[in-house]
Amino acid sequence: MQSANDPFAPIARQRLSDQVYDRLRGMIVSGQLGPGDTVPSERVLMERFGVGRPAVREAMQALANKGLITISQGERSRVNAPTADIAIGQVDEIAKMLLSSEPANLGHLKQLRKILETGTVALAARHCGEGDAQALRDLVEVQRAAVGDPEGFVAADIAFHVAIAGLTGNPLLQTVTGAMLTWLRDYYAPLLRWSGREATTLVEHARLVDHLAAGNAEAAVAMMTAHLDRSDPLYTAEARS
Amino acid sequence: MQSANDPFAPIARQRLSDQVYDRLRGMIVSGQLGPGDTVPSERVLMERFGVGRPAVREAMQALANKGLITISQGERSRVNAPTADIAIGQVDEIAKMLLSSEPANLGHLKQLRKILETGTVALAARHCGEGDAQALRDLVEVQRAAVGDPEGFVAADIAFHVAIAGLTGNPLLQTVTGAMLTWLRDYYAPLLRWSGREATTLVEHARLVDHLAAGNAEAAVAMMTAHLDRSDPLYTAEARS
DNA sequence: CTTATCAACTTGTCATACCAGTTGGCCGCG
DNA sequence: CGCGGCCAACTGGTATGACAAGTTGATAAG
Repeated sequence: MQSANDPFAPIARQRLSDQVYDRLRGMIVSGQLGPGDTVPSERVLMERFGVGRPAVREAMQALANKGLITISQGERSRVNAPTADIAIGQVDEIAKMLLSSEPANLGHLKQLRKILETGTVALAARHCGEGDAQALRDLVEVQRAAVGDPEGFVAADIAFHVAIAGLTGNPLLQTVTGAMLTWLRDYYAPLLRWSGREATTLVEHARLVDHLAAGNAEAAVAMMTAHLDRSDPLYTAEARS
Repeated sequence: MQSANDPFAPIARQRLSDQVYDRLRGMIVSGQLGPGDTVPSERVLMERFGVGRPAVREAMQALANKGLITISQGERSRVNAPTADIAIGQVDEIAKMLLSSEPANLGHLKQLRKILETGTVALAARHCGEGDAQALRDLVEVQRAAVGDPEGFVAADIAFHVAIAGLTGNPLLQTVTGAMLTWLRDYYAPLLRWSGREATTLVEHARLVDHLAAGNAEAAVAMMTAHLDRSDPLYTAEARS
């Protein structure tokens, strides 16, 4: 940003397409263009902003890349309802690159995951109703049925952890939990070779549900901590091929 | 993704620019194009991939939007070193939109913040050296000096919390903490009207440093919890104008 | 009433042209 | 010999016109 104090600061030119992008994003943020609304066509925007078609197209594509609109050939583009899923989706690719580019990043993400899930489970324990506990037990059974199917087993594991986050009533916790576990999935060694520890996972999950059902936050946190500490070494860079 | 099981599933056409994007991203992910390397020019990529210039430009801009490369007029584009800052930067705009579009999202983010910072401070307590504690005390003094300057005060507050995350040795915790506090900054009511509670903040920060210096994780967590609970109502949608 | 066709809208892709920024090499001058 | 200016060749930025391809709504025919 150009400094208001320094009249000799270098002039920062802004590309035409960036200016169009700012205008359109402003219309979305202000509510002038709301979720589900169609965006004016390329030709209309060319006239409205007095620029060529490349500038409009590049701005529209930038909005689509940010998840703000959806472009479909032959139809007018539409404004998306912003969600945490869309927000986190922006990070998917580079998060995966970070994990594969430097082994230390895997440790960092595992640490963040542990902080998030132990904090989440404490909150979930205070919100867990009878129906919630039953739903979690059902998910444990789904995971038990997936023994022998490594990918199914891991998918059920993720669903279980995301469901715990769902007990908090905070969709952001759900979204972030799911995203992190999805990123970590590629580093889960037992996807390549069965570890034999699946039974332990199921026992720990069942115990965790018992603590949640009892509303025992302290025990739930201790169980989740032990669970994550035990499975931590199973997430390893060597699992990536 | 097209289902391998259903031969009658609709055919998902992919845009040329998306295919170019996939190719280039593959070269970056594989290391064939590493951080600092120049990307072949638009004209070379047109020939290499046998497509028109718009397809190449759109792919390059998508890469730049993801933070993977930097484009500069008159020079060849360069591959960026992927960092957590770049990753989190992808989310800035839509995170702010989410906060302004629905009041409940503010509560969700505050809750996520509390989980993250209480977990982080427990970890930081186990890593806090004498020099670390002194650096934190210095930051408290910087914040004390900013009393009367609301924006400087909040900036110092963020620096303090980010520094605590820094004690963990996990840059991801630092990056995420800083990003969340930056998003929340717009909702901090005392930026508009001085709350009179700044002295309380400084006392709590000083106490927190004492606990960190003593390596007392339990007391640090309790202090951070109390600190965040007390300041929670200060982050309100009404602060946004 | 249903189906098929067509026109008018939309976005996707391309080629060509020119503008504007950067860099390196070369030449002239002191 | 060193320095400064100029120019060419590279780079990306922007525009226009053309045509391809997808969608939708209206109309006509059976």
